[in-house]
Amino acid sequence: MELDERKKKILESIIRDYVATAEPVGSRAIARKEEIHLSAATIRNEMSDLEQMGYLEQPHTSAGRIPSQMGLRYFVDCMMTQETLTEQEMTSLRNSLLQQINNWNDVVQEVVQFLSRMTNYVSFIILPALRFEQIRNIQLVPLQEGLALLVIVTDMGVVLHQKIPVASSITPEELQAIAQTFSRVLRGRGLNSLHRSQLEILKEQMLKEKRLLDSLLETIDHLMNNSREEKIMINGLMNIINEPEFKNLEQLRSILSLLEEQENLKRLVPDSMGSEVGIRIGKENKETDSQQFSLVFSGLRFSEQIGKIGLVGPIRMEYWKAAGTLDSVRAVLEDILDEMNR
Amino acid sequence: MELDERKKKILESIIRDYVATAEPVGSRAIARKEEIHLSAATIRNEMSDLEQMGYLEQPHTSAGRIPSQMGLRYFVDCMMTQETLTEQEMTSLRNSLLQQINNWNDVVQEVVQFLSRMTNYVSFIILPALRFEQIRNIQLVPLQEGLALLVIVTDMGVVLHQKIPVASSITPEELQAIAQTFSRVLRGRGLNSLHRSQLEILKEQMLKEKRLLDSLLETIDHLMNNSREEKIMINGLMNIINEPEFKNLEQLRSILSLLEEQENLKRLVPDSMGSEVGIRIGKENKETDSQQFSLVFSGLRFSEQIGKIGLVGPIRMEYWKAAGTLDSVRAVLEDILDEMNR
DNA sequence: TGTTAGCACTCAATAATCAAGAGTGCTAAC
DNA sequence: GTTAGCACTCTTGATTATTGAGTGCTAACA
Repeated sequence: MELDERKKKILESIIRDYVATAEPVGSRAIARKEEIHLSAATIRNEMSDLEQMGYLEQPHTSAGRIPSQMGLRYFVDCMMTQETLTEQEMTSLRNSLLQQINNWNDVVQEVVQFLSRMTNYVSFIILPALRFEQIRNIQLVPLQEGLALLVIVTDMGVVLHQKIPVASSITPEELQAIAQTFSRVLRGRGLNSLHRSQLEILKEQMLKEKRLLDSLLETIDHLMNNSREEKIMINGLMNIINEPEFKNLEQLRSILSLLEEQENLKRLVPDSMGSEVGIRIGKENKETDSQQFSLVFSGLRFSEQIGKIGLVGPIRMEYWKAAGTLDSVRAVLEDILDEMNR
Repeated sequence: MELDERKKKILESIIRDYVATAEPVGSRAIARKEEIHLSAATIRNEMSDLEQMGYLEQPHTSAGRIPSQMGLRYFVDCMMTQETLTEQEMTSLRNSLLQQINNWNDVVQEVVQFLSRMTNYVSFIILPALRFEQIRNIQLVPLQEGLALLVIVTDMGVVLHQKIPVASSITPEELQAIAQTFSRVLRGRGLNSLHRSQLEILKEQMLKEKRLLDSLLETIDHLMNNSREEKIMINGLMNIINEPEFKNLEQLRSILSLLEEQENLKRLVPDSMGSEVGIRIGKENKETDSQQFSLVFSGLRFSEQIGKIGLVGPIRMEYWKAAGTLDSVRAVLEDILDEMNR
């Protein structure tokens, strides 16, 4: 269903006005705008048409019109151009991220902060479980009488560690020897591919410390399997308090507790998407709880991994700004993460 | 200023009633209670006295009374007994913490969750920067062409790591040798205590890799100095939405944004306290922003370190429960943390 | 045929008024 | 010292006007 130019212009005006004020917008408000030189009466006719077609709706008879979700969808699909960040803003962000390029956590933290600060919406990022199938190095560092630290470095450069008890009779040199044997046997593979013959080698090396073998194998296995959690960060939750649509405490609580729980967020965002920005407007979200807000999201690809990054805001959202900002930030972040994983 | 038994009883009744309902409580409501067998009129007289003395106040002429902050303070100081957790609850918590004793983060996370779930207030924990003055072991693990991972284990068993670039000509064996030399020279000390003569040893070892020396020293220094951040966790922020005193959006926003910022929290909690639970009621907090709520807190001592743990709630707080629960949880957590740090 | 001014009508939001109810303080009796 | 009784106060909630923004329709105009 195509709209003629004039209707488009009016629809856009209404949307921009409504997004800015959160109030139904009347014909006179539109007539006052410079870019439109029509009388209020004419606009009323057009608005009536647009309502008929489903792009606008009226909260009640004597109020102005607000864009329907279908109207917003039309706008987003057919009329909107994203407002990306300026070159300047992007390099500024990039520089500020480069400052803490050695700390993965800080980079991501800063990105979500940046996103929610720029847009005043709730920002989130979901990073995939880091993949590390293979062991690169194993160390056993004596800490004190009867206690050592097991340190594993994986092929992705991830460091796992855990304290484990050892017999107090064991010497640092023995520990080192054991770790070296483990390293040698396990390098380039995971525990699963450990063969009986290799186990024999380990056993032999550890004649004196039978119990330590079990404990080590168990700990290594545990670390390799349980450390690959997804990482989720949310920022700017408080931003939604300012949105007038959530002045209703009941709603506010429902949405805050929805977003507070990271599991919910994971369910909210569709997966399997490319780098284009996706938009879910209100009812387009699957679960009823999430149908009171909109979601702007994008895939995040870096060194063969896929994460998600996005924004949550009211249905009356500045989609052009949200989508543009998100896309710019995604690009910068992907670069940086690639850089970090070399 | 001592109160006679009857006044105390009435004051307590009013406080408990007010804390439960958030409504001013009238003389008849008190008269109805079983434990008090006095007529409403008598109670009115007593209440009038208590108001005169400053323990109660009246929102307006024909409303009931509410306890003043001075009244709450008196109650907390002179009348209240803490409601600690039951033995059962404590062992249940302890067991659940022991399950994840290998992950420091998870333990703390679970504790704040437990606290806010039990009390319905906002819980927080501030852990001190981990002290690690001394290096115990240094590793250089080759990751790929031109890139290695530097891993440092400190005396507290903390593991620091960072990727660093190396010449692609360098062999794994050389890397290991370099790391061993570093380990040997630096073991048991920090970078600060590195002497010129020791630097010479390192230089010699690294004839082939002059640039690596600088890069390594710099990275080690950086890691040792910048990794000792305080750790703050907050949980149950959403709990305060339910408190009727914060139904006013303006206040809600002010308090949420105060607590959202971890720096603010750090400033809020007084330091240098022992293990007894401290209580700050409303205006007793220093900064005006924080005078609209109460704070229940305690020091957290484990293996020679000092952290803080506490709860934030409305002035109309169940201090007896908050203080008791906090104290029990603190005790359990201290045990566990001691255990973890052996 | 498309545009616009004019006007009656609608309906939410705000203000104003009123009644009900909870609570107090005071007085007089027990 | 305690209590019943009563007049008085003040919030709360409901009800009713009032206001004003906005529409839809009609008729006139270009």
